Amino acid sequence: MAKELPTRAEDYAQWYVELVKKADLAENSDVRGCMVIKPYGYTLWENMQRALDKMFKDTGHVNAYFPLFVPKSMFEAEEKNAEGFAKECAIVTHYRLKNDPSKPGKLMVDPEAKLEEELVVRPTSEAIIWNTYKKWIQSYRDLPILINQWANVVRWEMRTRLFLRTAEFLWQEGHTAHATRQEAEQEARLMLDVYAEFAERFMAVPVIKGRKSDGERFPGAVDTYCIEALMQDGKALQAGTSHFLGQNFATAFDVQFSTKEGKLDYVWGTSWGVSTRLIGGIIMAHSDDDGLILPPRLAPLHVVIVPIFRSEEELNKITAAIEPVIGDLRKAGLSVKFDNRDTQKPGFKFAEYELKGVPVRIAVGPRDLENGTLEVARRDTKQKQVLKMEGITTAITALLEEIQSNLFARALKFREEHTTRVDSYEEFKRVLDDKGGFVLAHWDGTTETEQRIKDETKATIRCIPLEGGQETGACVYSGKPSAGRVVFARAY
RNA sequence: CGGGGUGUAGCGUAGCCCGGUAUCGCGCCUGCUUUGGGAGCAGGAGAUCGUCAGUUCGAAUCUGGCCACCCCGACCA
Repeated sequence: MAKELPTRAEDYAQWYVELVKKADLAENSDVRGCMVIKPYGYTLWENMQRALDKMFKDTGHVNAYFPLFVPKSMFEAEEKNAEGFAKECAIVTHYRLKNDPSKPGKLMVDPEAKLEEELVVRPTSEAIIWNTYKKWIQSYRDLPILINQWANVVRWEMRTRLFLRTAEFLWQEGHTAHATRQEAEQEARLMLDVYAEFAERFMAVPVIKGRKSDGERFPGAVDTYCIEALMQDGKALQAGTSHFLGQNFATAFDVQFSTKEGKLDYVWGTSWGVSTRLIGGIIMAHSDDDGLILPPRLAPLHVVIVPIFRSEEELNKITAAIEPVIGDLRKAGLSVKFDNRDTQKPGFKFAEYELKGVPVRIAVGPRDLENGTLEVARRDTKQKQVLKMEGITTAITALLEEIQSNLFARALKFREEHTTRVDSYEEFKRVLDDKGGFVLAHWDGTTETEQRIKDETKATIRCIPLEGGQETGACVYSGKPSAGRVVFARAY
């Protein structure tokens, strides 16, 4: 076990928060509910951004940027959406400070600088974007609009946790406008597929694709799709959402266009997003009691090289021998660090990089120089092997791929072992308490039943799965007919 | 926003009940010995005890106000 890191079994929540801090990903700032994302954590986010951004571009989207502030009247135009977010909005009411006459050296809000109309700090950007699209769209020839933005948003949360829920967070939000219902629905589903692919191929986290129940749907959407991931403590994490907005925002913002047939119609919309929350998901899906385990395809650092030396002379010899190796690894596109500090001992460094989840560690000492070998350790299984220095780049590249697929396989196995079909309410409650994870159960489709189950068990319907849910049965709670099993879980 | 708790060195803490300027560990600095799994020894620096006021010869300690943060609940990606 890592020094001063609680084990997952002892206290999962504490383990998580300590790990985030000790692995240098992020820390709490002095601003309540807000975090500082440190360079190591931010590099991870940048890697995620890069992969996602490419996937967005490959599916025809372009990036743009819309303002942080949304005038209140604009914000409230789509009522359901505004209502849904009202309780967690930060508002700008003034635009100037002045010296406080009663407290020298202190500032106060200048009461004379009150804004005529308050500005809402965006909790999401549908309002400002649809208000803008109105100006851009007249004809079917202007459609579709396929825009994404990378931005920060603010949701004034009561309780926050690093990455998982913070008052300000970073995300991307796609906002598209289409001429037909079918095209918009396809877009929402396409982006859900993109998210699922990203989660599985890059994060190495298996996800269930599904639709949200009425109770869990995004306010203002006709349909909300999501990907749900399972964490090691048996709780679910919503890892991405994609909304089919119907014509709700077009109606609210009066965005009409002339069809080919010369008629006027409202535009069909979608929006979709993933946030820095995914970092929390990566941590909780893979890491162990020794620290982070990061998937190679997103890790800020792929390989760390630790020299074992007694003297400066010895270090010089090692450096000379290892430099070509570093060059080759970098040429192969890998991020490599040679940790030649003489202020820390090798053992300390080993522990440190395990804590930080670097996928592959190479140790090289005098013994290796004699034999032309390197000691290669993989973080996911902690196995060590001695390899020939020659051809090491090929071996490392293959090893990284193997770690990537092993992480996914491991997480998938965990999910399968923690997905349980239940047919009675007693069993439902017992599985939730004893085992956790996803519970597949029949549900009568009503919000009342969903709410009662939530009140009694704290479990919510994570999604109505898109695949493999067709099977008639009786609702575990009410006994009424059900068209298919849905996914229940306690969730973050 | 309800209920509970805590503020003492960069971090974690002792001292508070019973007033006399502060304990220990980690980290940091210097030196020597060490280095294939979190080194050892010796020396050293670092705190107006959250904040404002009150009581007192004297306040980390007692009293009151304020501020901040944490935990539990309701709300949430």
